[in-house]
Amino acid sequence: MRTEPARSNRMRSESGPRRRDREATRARILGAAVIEFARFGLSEARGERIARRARSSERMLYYYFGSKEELFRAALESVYASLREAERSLRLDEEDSLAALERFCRFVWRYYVEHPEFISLLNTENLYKARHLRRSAQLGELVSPVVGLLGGLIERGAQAGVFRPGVDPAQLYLAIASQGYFYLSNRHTLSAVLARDLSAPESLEAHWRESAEMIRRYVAVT
Amino acid sequence: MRTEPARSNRMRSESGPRRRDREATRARILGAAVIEFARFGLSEARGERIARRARSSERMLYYYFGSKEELFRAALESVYASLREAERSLRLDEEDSLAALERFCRFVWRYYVEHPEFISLLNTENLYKARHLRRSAQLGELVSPVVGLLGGLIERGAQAGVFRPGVDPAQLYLAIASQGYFYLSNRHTLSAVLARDLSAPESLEAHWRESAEMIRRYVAVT
Amino acid sequence: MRTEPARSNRMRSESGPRRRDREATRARILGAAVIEFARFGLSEARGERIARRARSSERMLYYYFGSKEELFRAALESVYASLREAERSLRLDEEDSLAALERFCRFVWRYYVEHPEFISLLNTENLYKARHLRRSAQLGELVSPVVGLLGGLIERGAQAGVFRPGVDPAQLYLAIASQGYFYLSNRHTLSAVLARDLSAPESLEAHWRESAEMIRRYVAVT
Amino acid sequence: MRTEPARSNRMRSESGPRRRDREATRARILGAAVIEFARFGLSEARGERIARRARSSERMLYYYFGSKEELFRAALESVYASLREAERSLRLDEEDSLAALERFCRFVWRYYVEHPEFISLLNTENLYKARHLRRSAQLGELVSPVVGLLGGLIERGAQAGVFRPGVDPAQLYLAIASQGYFYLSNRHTLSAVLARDLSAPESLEAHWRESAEMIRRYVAVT
DNA sequence: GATGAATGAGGGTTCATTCAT
DNA sequence: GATGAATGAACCCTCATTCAT
Repeated sequence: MRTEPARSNRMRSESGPRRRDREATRARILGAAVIEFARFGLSEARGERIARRARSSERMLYYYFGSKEELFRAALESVYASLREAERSLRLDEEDSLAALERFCRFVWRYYVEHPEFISLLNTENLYKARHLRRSAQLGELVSPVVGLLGGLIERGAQAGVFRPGVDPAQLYLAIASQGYFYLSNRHTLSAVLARDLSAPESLEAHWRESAEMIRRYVAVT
Repeated sequence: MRTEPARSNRMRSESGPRRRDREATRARILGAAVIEFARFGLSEARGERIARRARSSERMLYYYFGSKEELFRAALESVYASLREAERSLRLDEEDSLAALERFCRFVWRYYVEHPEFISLLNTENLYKARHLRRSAQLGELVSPVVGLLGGLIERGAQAGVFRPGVDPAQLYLAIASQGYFYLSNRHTLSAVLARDLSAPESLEAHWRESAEMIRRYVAVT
Repeated sequence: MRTEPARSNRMRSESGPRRRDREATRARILGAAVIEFARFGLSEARGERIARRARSSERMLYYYFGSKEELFRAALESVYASLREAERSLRLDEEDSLAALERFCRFVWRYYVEHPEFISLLNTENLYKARHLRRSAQLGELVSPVVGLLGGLIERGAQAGVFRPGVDPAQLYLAIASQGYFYLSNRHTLSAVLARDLSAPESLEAHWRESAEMIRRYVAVT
Repeated sequence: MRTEPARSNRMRSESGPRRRDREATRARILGAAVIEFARFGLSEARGERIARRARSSERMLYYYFGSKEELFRAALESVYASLREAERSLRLDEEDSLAALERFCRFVWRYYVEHPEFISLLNTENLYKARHLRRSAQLGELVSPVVGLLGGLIERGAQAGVFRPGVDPAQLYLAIASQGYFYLSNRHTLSAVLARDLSAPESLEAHWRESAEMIRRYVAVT
């Protein structure tokens, strides 16, 4: 086991948020921006609230990000990066392809449940027809690698005779994402219209079960 | 019982056209509001643009609707009402249940395609956690009757031995809606991230085909 | 002699600045803007000070003029219009051409003395290379009619044998304007550099006398 | 006589280049400031642009000059110093006094043409009623020596019988400066209002010719 | 019933300037 | 001596909304 080289105090003192620490300040602002934009959308988000939550000043938002829209873009990139980070730990190479597929679904849906800010930011960005995303320099790094992962799984499942051949991994991914995203994103209006609380754990679990079943039937043989 | 005071001829003869003018102005404002809110969301929508598009004045917005939020609520109710109106013409009583199911899917999806304002307004309202919808007096009238329609279809299909038993119509409805709504609502970010144009007709048609197939497999026997 | 038709009280009550009086409010703002821009230039002028001086609100500046630059343009047009208004009363048709010429000089110079805001606004506008003036819709109406007046005078003087022939009225006008404008516009730095107070009445009068003499010699025969 | 304390070799060898670097940086900043203030006036001038043009940092502006206003004062002193420097090479001791006078005019006017920053900075300073100039420690050194030069010329010309007696050199200087300064400073508004381009070379030359003629007639006998 | 004038509040942004290293 | 991070104070402008006629 490797011993970590002792870091200098200067770089990593745990004495709370230091002044004059570029990266730390920037990160606090970005984190606060994600929360604010997720809660209020782009135009109703308030610079002052972001600054306060970041224990910084409104002036600093502009110092680090230049404008509200640029900050929004950074927040958007940040939630995509977090998703990619989470996806990196995902492995689908177990024997049982059907089990692996369900695990994949659950992974995606759990991520959505645990990261409502992801859904909210994406909805906001879609209202703007992805204007900010298209300006992003990191666009290339945003492409999901899990579609490839899913492709491998489909192939293995097909060879094992558990999955039918010819399933498009991108389509499958969209189907899985749809089932999680739509439900969570629209549960407020749906709850009002259907007159039942879609946020209740039992409603959620029922939805995941049925969704998993649908996905299974979509790829399983016969 | 109160007797209505007799109206003078003068008033009576004028009330018709006047009322019609009133209603026409109100309707123009409402239509303009739907477009504006769909395009820009609630807080970025501009009263001035709504007034101009409605060939009316900003003052009239307040005259007829009281406030911006009330106008938004009216717009929201209006798009729900339009959906209900469209659904009213839907019949699923043909012999072939599988064909009827696909027709239903296509109906829902086509409606989404042809009414992007519906999706946009719902997204906006979900950002506000359905705050305006919950305040709506018409909530009851908003509940979709098509879930019932779908229930009937499922039953008939099950009796005919084409559908498996135990399918929940609400779940099925959600699944169908998901497949249409998510794709259309998120196509801008998805197009950017997947680096391909999801708005292209061939992409759309492929998506509808696969979605219909998935829905079919979800309910069909074995 | 014509009797003025009695104006309705409504149009011309002398009861101080009325509320809801479009033209009056607009005029007060414009007047305040002229003063402020003359004192501080464009960018150092403060909307709040203009509003206060106009006994109105900052909001109204934008209601009537749209932006600070537009307000500046209006102020600029206004000082030009005032000059033209003053020039309208000018007559140069007396017998003695030399006396008429001197009267003309004195008129121009007195106007500059009595309207420092004219000089200041023009200096500011020249800093911006006449950007606002070129955008003015009234540019045509701004052309000075006095050059024509001066042309007539020169011709009459030449025919009377008092003026030499071939004097260009535009050049003459520039020369006269220069002698007044430069002295007044630059008296602050000149006073500091020459270590004497050019604003003192005797300095001024000496300057006007010498300037008039120079202009006279410029056009007089031999 | 005081003996200089012997400097250590180390200090002596470094102080030269160092001091030169210091002076060079200071000079670059000052030069950049002159350009910026001339272009934009005092309040619209941007520290960041000055720093960039000087290939230095905004921080250094404050390091060397203390504040924006101090920097402006330094810039002002600098343009005056440049004028004095140019004037130092001027000689008016030729035989022909009329020719010398015209040469003087041309010198002044050429200087204005070639140094628009001089005119612009002076206009700006006059907007502030010479506030910065009055605070200048170098005020004494700013007084133009050319008025004296002109005085000598007038005297010689008068003795030679070419100039009339009693011409005040300061008045003459003002007249000459006026004719150059006003035209150049106000050519933008004048061009707009007169609808002809006063910056065109032929317009300029015509103006110089007539101005020289006017000055000549002002001092020449009969 | 309809209109134009008026308004208070606050939002994003920028600027000159100063810590802290 | 020089640098990058930080800051407080405003400034222009806009928005939803309400008087007053």
